[in-house]
Amino acid sequence: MPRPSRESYGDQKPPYSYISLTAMAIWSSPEKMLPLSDIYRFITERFPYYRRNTQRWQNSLRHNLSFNDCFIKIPRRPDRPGKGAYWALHPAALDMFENGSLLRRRKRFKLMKTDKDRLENELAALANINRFMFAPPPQPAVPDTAVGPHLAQQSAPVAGTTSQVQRPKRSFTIESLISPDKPAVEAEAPAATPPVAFLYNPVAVAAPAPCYGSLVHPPSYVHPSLVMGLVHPHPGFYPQHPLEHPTAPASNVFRFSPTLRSV
DNA sequence: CGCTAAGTCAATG
DNA sequence: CATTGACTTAGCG
Repeated sequence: MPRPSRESYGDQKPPYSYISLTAMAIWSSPEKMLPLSDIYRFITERFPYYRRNTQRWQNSLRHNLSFNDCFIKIPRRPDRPGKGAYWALHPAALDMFENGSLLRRRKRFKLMKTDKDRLENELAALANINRFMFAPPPQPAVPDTAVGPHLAQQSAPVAGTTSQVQRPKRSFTIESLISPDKPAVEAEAPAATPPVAFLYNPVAVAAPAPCYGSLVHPPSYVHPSLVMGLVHPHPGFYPQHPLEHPTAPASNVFRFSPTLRSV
């Protein structure tokens, strides 16, 4: 028999749009981002209705991911091999259900072209940064056992940690990061310490100005968009489920960085 | 009822 | 898996 306290609509279609279902899945995850397969799993596990006609609704779901600006595609880190990319919620879209309906929003969430372009650039840069940080070490002279993407480990998020990473020989400028396919001038400026080296390092990411308010405790979790410098967390508020608190004003959750216009 | 968000089908990369 | 378009369906004010 169906469990009472669980979200169960039996074989009936749940009163949620694909967008809200997807948002739930993404938001329920610890990292606030999921690969497509996990989104599928989330939905099929709790809503038996979606255990059938999978071809149909999964196609529609994919259409939604691509079509709606509220979903952003985060490039998969090389040290996390797997199928597709990760999908996350655009931080400015967390209040998109403010009308209370999970069936139909009042307005579509659409980014202005200028914002879309910037996002595109940041994601491209992220992809390059990933390549940079998790690139295979250049032929270690000593057979070291512990060489590799140990950065990925969540332990010891200390800024100094990143200095141990072995960098491939290439210049490291913002320019080269933004342009994915530019073959990087070799043997150039002595590779300035890249601030981006702190990516995925919660403490380091949280620290740089401008942070709004005072960050007493560094957040234990950093959203991928945060990592891209799009937003800064408001201490104490970040992990909240927007779908469980549809009426909660989004302003309590985020402050936006100057580079991201609130839409 | 009208507007437009959401869902479907499907070609294409 | 991801993107896109053309078209239908249906929620909400």
